[in-house]
Amino acid sequence: MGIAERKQREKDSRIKQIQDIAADLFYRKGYAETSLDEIARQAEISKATIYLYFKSKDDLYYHIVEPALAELSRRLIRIADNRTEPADVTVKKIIDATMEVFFNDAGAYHLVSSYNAAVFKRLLPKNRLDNLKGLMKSNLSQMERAIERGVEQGLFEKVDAKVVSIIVWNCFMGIIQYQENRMDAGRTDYRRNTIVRAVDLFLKGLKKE
Amino acid sequence: MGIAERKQREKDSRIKQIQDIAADLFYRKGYAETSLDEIARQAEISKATIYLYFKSKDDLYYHIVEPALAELSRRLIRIADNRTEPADVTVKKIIDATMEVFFNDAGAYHLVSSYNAAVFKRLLPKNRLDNLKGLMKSNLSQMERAIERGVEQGLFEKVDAKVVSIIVWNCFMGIIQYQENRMDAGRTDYRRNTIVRAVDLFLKGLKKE
Amino acid sequence: MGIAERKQREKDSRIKQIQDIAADLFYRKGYAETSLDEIARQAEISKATIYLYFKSKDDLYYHIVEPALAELSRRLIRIADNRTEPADVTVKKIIDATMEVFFNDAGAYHLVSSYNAAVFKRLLPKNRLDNLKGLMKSNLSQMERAIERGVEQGLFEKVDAKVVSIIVWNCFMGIIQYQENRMDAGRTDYRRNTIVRAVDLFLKGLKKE
Amino acid sequence: MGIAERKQREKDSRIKQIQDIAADLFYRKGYAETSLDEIARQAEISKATIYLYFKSKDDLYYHIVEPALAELSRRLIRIADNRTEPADVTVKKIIDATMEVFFNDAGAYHLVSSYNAAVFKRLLPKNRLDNLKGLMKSNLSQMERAIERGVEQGLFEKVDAKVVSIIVWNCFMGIIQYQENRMDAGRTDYRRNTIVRAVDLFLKGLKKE
DNA sequence: CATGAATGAGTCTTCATTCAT
DNA sequence: TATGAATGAAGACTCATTCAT
Repeated sequence: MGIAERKQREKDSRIKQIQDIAADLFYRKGYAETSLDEIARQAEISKATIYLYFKSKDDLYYHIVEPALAELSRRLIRIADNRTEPADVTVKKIIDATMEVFFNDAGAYHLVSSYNAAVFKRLLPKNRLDNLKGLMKSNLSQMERAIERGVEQGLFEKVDAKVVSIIVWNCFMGIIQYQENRMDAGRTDYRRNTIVRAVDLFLKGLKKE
Repeated sequence: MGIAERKQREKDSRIKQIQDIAADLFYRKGYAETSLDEIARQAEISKATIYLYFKSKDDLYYHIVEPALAELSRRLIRIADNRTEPADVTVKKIIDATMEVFFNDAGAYHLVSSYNAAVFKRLLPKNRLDNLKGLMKSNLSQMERAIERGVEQGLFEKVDAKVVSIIVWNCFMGIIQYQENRMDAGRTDYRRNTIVRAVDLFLKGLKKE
Repeated sequence: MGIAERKQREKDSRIKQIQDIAADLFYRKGYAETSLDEIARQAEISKATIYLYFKSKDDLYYHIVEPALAELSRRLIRIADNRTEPADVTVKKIIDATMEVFFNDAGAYHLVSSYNAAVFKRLLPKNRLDNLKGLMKSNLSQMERAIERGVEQGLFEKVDAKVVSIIVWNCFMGIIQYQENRMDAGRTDYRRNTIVRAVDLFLKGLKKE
Repeated sequence: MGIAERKQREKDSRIKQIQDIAADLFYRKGYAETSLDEIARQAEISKATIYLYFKSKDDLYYHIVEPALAELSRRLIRIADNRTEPADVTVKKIIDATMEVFFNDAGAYHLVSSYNAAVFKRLLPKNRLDNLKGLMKSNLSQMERAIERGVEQGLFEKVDAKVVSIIVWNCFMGIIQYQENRMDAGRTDYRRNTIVRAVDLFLKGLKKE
């Protein structure tokens, strides 16, 4: 038992290690410009070893993106399910949870923000694509639900919850991207503060006087 | 002379045509996944012909991104230079001008939004990279100046103009990206309306009561 | 005109050269064990050059097998169409024509004899496979027609023309194979004589007393 | 002792099982296109286990081909050794015995018919190659001896026994191949009848009037 | 100017083989 | 004895780039 378990743990961590390195490279250089050679070199394994764990380059890619997105999706649903909380608190919680995922599982999750649909479409089979689509849609929906509730609660002005949720969500994404895309590496990381400030501005704009 | 002129005009339009097609492909498929073969095929010229006008693939790339960014930069400077106008009007004008460039020179300009710094860094020599960096910074600065003026004019609350300009600018970018990255092609284009709505929200949040 | 023509001729001969070398290797080593590297090396061109003329390894393969088989098919039909000639003469002519194709376009045609259907099936798309099937069937049919005629003419005993044509045709194939598969290279080539002798034996066996 | 024996028997059957599966695959897909992975998967053992019993892929291959060929060789010698029997009966017996091996040990024996010398040469070391060569030669020789005897017995016309034995033997092989290579799977198996019919034709052609 | 042809370098992927357990 | 894991070597295929015409 003990041995089998240890083996399994070693195998898992090996997989995790490959995924982490790959996630980082995919994120920094893009899918096409990341070669399995480089992933293998950084992981100090042979290229063939990657194929022990993943059927292909895009299989590897999918198994990086999907779990991160799924985890976030679960969290946001749980947060938005609380229907008694004031909506502005819920909005903040959604943003906080998303930030946490971003900042902890950076390599993995950033893919979600930096990858564009056309790439996914060429890469993934329909069922996998549909799965990702569903997860992304779900995340946005939780924000929408929170804003709708704010309107119902009389906290927010009468706004189109769908449009506003797109705005808030993508403002968040835009700021993340901005920091990532700064040409000067090593600069201070403004993300957290900037995002918090952005949410405050938004909520102020949304609130009824 | 007349002949030389015509030739020059033909040459210019040939170059423009290559750039337009390339811009569109780079934008839709990404730099690495766009081949010169495909550009040549769509432009109905031979691949070698591209090399008559551009030294390399990334030279072509640069000559698509740079002019678009430079043009935008010039416009925004002109807009922000008007120091008497109410700041909220200026902010709107900046956003409008940027939208206009986006929506007219889509292929070209979207590169700016969809490309990440690491890619640029690998692709471009230092001087070109610095040039792009400067242009991007300049664009953000015009927003910053407008917001600063709003504070000075007593229109806006006392805010960190730098942070707020990052927020506004990237909210804009985020929404553009979102529309581009939607997995379901052929959907309604929410961009313009959503962005206008976002700016209103922001300005409402910024304004002194 | 002259230049274009010369170019075309050069191109054709380049293609022919690649096909000849490939045919020889495919034949001697088998499809899977022949690498494009080796073909390129022997043709003194780069591997990529092969892809200028053929879409893939199996496209190259098909364009070697198909024309040889098609040419033979045309010839045999012409021979078997002569309905007045004594059948034994026609049978001999069919064998002679087939030998001629074998011995002149050895590399190419032997593929037909040495390749087994399972390989073709994995390699070729349905329409190409069907085309080859049709050609092979046609060749056998011409032999069948000749033997049927022999029976009608009262030259041959009453035999099942289908079975006998399979016998004659494959006896021929078997002898070709035998010579090719001899383990000791450089031996005398018995093929032609042996085949002629075989046909005589057969016809003697077939003839009415 | 009992245990050791059982172990030995288990080992033998394990080996036999690997060989049977491998023989089938080699035969159906060709040597190069059959992977040890697939053999292992079908045998429900690990790939490494194959290496416990066989030094390499071609060692496995050899140990499939050689025993089948050796067994056939022994049988044919025994048949041809009967010097009193009418030669036409002996020829039929040789063909019958060969058919029996083919149809019972199909996977294994077909290799002999479907594999070409060049492949063997690349695969096998000289001594093994020589062994196979010897066995094949021996098989052909038995046919030759039978035909010689037929001439001596005054049963057959004066023919070159060597040439005629090549003809008969390869007619047989050709018919086997033909059936195997038929592009339309699932068709009726004509082999046995066709071969019997072929031998009759031959013998009729050979016999003195 | 324009291009068809050629290619070197690189990419993903497969597979026979080895080895520690 | 049996195997899961690892890998070096090789193979098909692509593509930016060069060059003779």
